[in-house]
Amino acid sequence: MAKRGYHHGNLRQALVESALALIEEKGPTGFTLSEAAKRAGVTPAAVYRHFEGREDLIAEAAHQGYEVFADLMDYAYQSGQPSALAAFEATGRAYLAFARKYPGHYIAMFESGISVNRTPELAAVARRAWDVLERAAADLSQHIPPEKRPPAAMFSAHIWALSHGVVELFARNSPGRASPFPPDELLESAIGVYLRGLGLIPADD
Amino acid sequence: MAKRGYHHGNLRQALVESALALIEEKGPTGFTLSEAAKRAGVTPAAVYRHFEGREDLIAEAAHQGYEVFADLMDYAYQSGQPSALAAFEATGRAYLAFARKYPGHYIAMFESGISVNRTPELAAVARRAWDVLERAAADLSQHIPPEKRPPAAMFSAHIWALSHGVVELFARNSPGRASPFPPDELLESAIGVYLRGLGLIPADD
DNA sequence: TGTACATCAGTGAACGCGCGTTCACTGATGTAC
DNA sequence: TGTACATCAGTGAACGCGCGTTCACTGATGTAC
Repeated sequence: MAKRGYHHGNLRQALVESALALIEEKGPTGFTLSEAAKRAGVTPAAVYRHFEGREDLIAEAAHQGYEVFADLMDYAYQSGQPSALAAFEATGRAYLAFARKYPGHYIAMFESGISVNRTPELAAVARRAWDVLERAAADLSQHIPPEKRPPAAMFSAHIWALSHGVVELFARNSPGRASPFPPDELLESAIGVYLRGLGLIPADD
Repeated sequence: MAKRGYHHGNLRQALVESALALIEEKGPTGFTLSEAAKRAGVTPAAVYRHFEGREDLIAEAAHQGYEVFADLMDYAYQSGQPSALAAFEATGRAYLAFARKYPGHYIAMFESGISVNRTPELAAVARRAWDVLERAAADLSQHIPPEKRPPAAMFSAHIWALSHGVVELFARNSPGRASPFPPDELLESAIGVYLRGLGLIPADD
């Protein structure tokens, strides 16, 4: 709340939040700059005081999302220490928790068509989130004999794909695609099977 | 090629194919009815001779996609018989092959916002595709002792989520998200680990 | 075979709409003296 | 404390655009006789 503007107070952030609410409600397609402005109680033209245009506003929403995402993942990772397994499982849960709690951000990040390489800053914060998952995977890999250890990047790519797939198919109120199981349970059980496959948790559990 | 129309020949199908090409090139957002018409060499108004409107055209594209998808999955399943494992692995490969070979269809099916419950016909053909995967999973489940056997619906949901995640994150020329590994290899290795976790393939392979 | 007629796929002009963006402006706020 | 001035966030009107959709039409094709 540091900076207060002349009229609105903090229009920049208000616009980001309007954008996120709209994206959450209507999908990335439904989002329009004009409606985001209206929701913030402001003329469309006012947006251009703070952003270069429509894309730039979405990119800022995605940026803030990656920031929160990376923080949550990192917090989860730390919270599981010193157990590599606990840390890893916590990051998996954090992924799903983020997608559920911040659907607007999630969509802006992964479904809006904004390239992660749009700006170096955006690429960096996305990289930071990804790195947490990869570190968690690498730590856990230490418990696998080297000769049957998959590359950490592959390990974490598997988990990321699984998490993303669960979110997209089952955690969204995807029109008409009813989830056969709660998404948490689905992701947790899948990761359980996967880790057993790597020999990281005992087979008869 | 049974039916030939008066002027164009088979405008209905030509429109579906224009739509698919556009969706593939520009994403579900980039698709417009007017441009699909132009591509088929026809006035926008002509579309209304064959479809109720924009949504209906996308839905038809999705429908045709599910049809091909279900066929491919079923063919893969059959081709692996009588080995439950071979059949299952073939369906996994078929999933990815479909996504790669028919990106327009895939996007229309999973990313266009068209509900699978839009019409009973669409729901039925989507169900058919899903059922193949579930049957393959159920067959394979027979080789797991009943007390540690996950429900077939969960098993197949895991695989579907994994496949979808790999497609969305790594198999698309997703702007700026370079795949660390070829998507085929990623999916195949993930499924390998997963099946090992279920005790369906030997641990030291 | 030839002619008159019926069909209906596709035309072309028009519509209302909301979009993203621009621009000269205004008036509330902050600052200098 | 009071006044004159500078700043600049947000206004309001306007723009050109392409969208999805409608409608009366036209003219190529198929059919009846």
